[in-house]
Amino acid sequence: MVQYSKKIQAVPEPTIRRMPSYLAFAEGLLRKGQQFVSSTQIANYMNIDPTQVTKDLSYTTIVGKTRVGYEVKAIVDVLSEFLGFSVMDNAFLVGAGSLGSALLHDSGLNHFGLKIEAAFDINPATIGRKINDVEVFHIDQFRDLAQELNVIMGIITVPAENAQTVADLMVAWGIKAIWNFTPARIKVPDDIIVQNTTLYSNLAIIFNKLHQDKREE
Amino acid sequence: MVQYSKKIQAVPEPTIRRMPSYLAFAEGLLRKGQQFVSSTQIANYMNIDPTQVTKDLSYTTIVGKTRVGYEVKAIVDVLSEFLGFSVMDNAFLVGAGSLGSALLHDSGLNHFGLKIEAAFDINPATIGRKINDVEVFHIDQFRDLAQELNVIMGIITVPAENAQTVADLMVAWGIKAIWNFTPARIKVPDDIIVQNTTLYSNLAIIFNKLHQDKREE
DNA sequence: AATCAATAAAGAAATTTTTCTTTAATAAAA
DNA sequence: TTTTATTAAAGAAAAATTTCTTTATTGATT
Repeated sequence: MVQYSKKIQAVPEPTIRRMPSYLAFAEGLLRKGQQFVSSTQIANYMNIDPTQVTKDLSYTTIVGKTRVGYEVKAIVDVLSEFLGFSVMDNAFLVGAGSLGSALLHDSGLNHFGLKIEAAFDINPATIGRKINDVEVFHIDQFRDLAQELNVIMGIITVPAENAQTVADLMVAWGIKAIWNFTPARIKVPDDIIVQNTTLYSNLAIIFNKLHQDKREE
Repeated sequence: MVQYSKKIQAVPEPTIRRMPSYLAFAEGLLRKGQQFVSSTQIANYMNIDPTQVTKDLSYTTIVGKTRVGYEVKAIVDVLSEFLGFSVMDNAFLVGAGSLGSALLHDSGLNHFGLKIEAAFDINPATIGRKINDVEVFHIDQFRDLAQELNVIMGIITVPAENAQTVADLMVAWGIKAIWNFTPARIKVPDDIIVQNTTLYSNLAIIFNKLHQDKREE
């Protein structure tokens, strides 16, 4: 009886995935000056069941008022705090190729609590360059800089076949969480947090639905 | 009794999400010259249950051989076909800001069957520029170019508050699928395929686990 | 003041997804 | 040739997630 992933997770992952959208919606309402919002309104916006919304929000300290709804400002404040968007964490990115430099260009990460302090690569052509104000170093310098800059997250954007090597180095360097953008799955000690994000999975889902439509025609 | 999403979907979405990783693993084995691979090996690589792998692969035409496993080449061929990675589809991207230009820089999309033919924006500073060989046009030119270039997918990378407007325009232009990178949820007719991809949701999941660790300490 | 309608919240049921169990096949070993 | 061990596959059970139902609250309406 092997346990493949020890989920001692209070908040379901689908819930956390929906929360940033609740937040975005509430921020919009706040800008428009709306003070309260009901689960029905949020659900209508999200195309989901209203009880799903109340269940999701019940994981936070937000409480609604009968016949009134939730306070918009409370949703904004509590959710950004809850999702960790209001505290800035430092990260290093390894692999300043196409996807890596893509992420470096996205200043949205900054707004959501992630600061990429430096990037690393082995390609002499990119080392020394600055991408969107983030300097690219040789990967050998990771250790020293990680200690210096209090970095807790490593972002992997190298080719899939090198993902494990980079992960091993990150673990050795004392990183706490790894955001893995390659389709490769990495092996790390139990206390290291790994989040796999494969953009191309989303593409696969779209293609699958497109093909399904063709089948139904 | 309202139906919030008509899932007449044969293949479960979690299955499709795992498949690109199976593919990446199989491609690696193929390069190393390995001819067969067992569900146990794949499962070990993925950190999941072996029966999950067999179930997932059973949705395709791939069949395994008892005591031998699956043919690596079959996995590569069938999965890339199944996931739609072997046929090229054309897309337009609207919003050539940080995330948008980030995606334009990622040539990985090309390898997975998506060709971004053109980008659109309303910012005069970016219109006329080329990002990674993709030209940025004024959004008013979308309709003509979409017809001309046989584009079936629209990628939304504008600020969240403009997502619905862009979606409406895309639908009016006859797009079949929308890849929405904003946390905003968009409303479109039932026959339009929408895939929401919020990078920051993944960030939220990592932060949640990091904070959970703190709670347990 | 009484009634009505909209809502949050809690719990139950249904659905979906994952994990476990059993069976049958077959390559390798004895 | 027989036995053993490994594996895919199918089905059952368990777990997780979503949807439905009920209850209680309360602002709005009559």
